Amino acid sequence: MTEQRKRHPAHQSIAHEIGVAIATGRYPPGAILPGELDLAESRGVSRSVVREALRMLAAKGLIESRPKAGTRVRARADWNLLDPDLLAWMFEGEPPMAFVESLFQLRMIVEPAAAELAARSRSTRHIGRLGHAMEVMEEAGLSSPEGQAADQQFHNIILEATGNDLLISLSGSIGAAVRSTTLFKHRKAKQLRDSIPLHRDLFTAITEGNPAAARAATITLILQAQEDTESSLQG
Amino acid sequence: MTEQRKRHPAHQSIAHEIGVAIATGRYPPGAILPGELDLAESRGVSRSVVREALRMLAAKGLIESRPKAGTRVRARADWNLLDPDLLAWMFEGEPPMAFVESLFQLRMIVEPAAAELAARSRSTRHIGRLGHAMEVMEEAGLSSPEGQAADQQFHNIILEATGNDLLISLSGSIGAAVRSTTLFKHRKAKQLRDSIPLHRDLFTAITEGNPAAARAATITLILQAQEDTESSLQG
DNA sequence: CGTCATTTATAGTCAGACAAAACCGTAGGG
DNA sequence: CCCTACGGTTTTGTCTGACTATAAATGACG
Repeated sequence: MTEQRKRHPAHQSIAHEIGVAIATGRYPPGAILPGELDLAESRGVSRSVVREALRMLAAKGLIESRPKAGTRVRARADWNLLDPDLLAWMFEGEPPMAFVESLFQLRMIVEPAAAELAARSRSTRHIGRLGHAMEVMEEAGLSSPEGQAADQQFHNIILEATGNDLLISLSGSIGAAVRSTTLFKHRKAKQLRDSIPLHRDLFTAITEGNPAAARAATITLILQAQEDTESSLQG
Repeated sequence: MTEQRKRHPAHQSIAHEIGVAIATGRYPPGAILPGELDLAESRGVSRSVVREALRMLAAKGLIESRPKAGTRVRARADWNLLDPDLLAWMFEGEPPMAFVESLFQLRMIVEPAAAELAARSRSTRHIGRLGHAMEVMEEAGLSSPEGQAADQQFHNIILEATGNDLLISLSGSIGAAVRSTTLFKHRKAKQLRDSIPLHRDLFTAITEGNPAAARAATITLILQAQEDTESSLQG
């Protein structure tokens, strides 16, 4: 028994499969992918399932269908790169170095500002949850699954504390990507520097309501992650 | 002949219709929307079309379907708020004040940083295109459709000049929302202050490769837009 | 009163058919 | 010789109707 952790409906699996193929460049922009009937037959599902999967990809800006013309991969500029699913799909292959850099550049823009906001408008409830995540990280360590989950949550709570819905949504997207880069780092089996003290600095800054310190701590945190990731990519 | 601007397939129209209903709160998070058969019958289309529309909404994180349980609107935190379509849908009603504020807060975080980057890494090609957009704006004025299009393009080119794919994708999203807020401002028929001189300041800063000036000009620009929008919302 | 089997409503999947659109090669005219 | 107009043909778009799988709700039983 293979312990199928989650029973995805078929259209979801197909969307994932084709989505990864597009995101990793097997179907480059401009390419026309096989007809619906071919796709259905080759995956052993019905045409309806394939069509629903294609609609999902179209909703993310990946493809564009027209009668007789077929289904074409749209230009990368039209892709919804901030979509969490798409972001995850891109990391299923070896993501291009440039893309990883873009990601860190975005984090460097958004997260320090978010930390600043969070330090201003955090509630006691947020502080409590942050503290809890902090404890879990310190006890379980960042190499354990639960520690990593707490890490994710830690950053999500910060964005949540900003009270800005759009930033919260970004949280989901960036979180998906960070989770992927983390997997990536561990694939290459380097021992990483311990980022827990930096997390604690950030936690303290937010608790004390010190925006400048929160910004500084976040910048340090991201820089370290970036260095670790890039050294992994080269090794 | 009514010049039907674009012949949308049916599933797209249905997705738009249901999407707007959800985004504007007619189906609040947690609500269960009518069964697929009901939806199909009430809109006069087949169940396949409805299902494809629902898959599109699911791809944007709006809904979640399970057999017997029906299709439920997911929590707002799960929505893909940065999706350009969804963003546009939210502005089809009267967007909540808090949401407009979130949008400007995000712009205030992203766009100054982007302008800074653009001032560093712009190419002569970008400068040329920016200059062209600038001219169109100055000749046509910001109240004309072509002037507004040039305005959109102006900001898109800046983000493009950053060379960061994720920021470019954000450009599409923010652009969609800004276009909506612009419509919004004009609905309320106030005369807005002329932002063309500010645009020219920004253009000059980027052309000269002056990151600090580019950042400052962008901040001024956004602040003015925010004030105009908020005064419109109150009037 | 709680646990487990049964019922049953709903999404999920399938098959086959027809409609509509638009690309492409061809034929006709300038 | 080129350009235009026209069909034919391929592919997505839509419809229909049926069956399956799932899980919520219900009722029986300990």
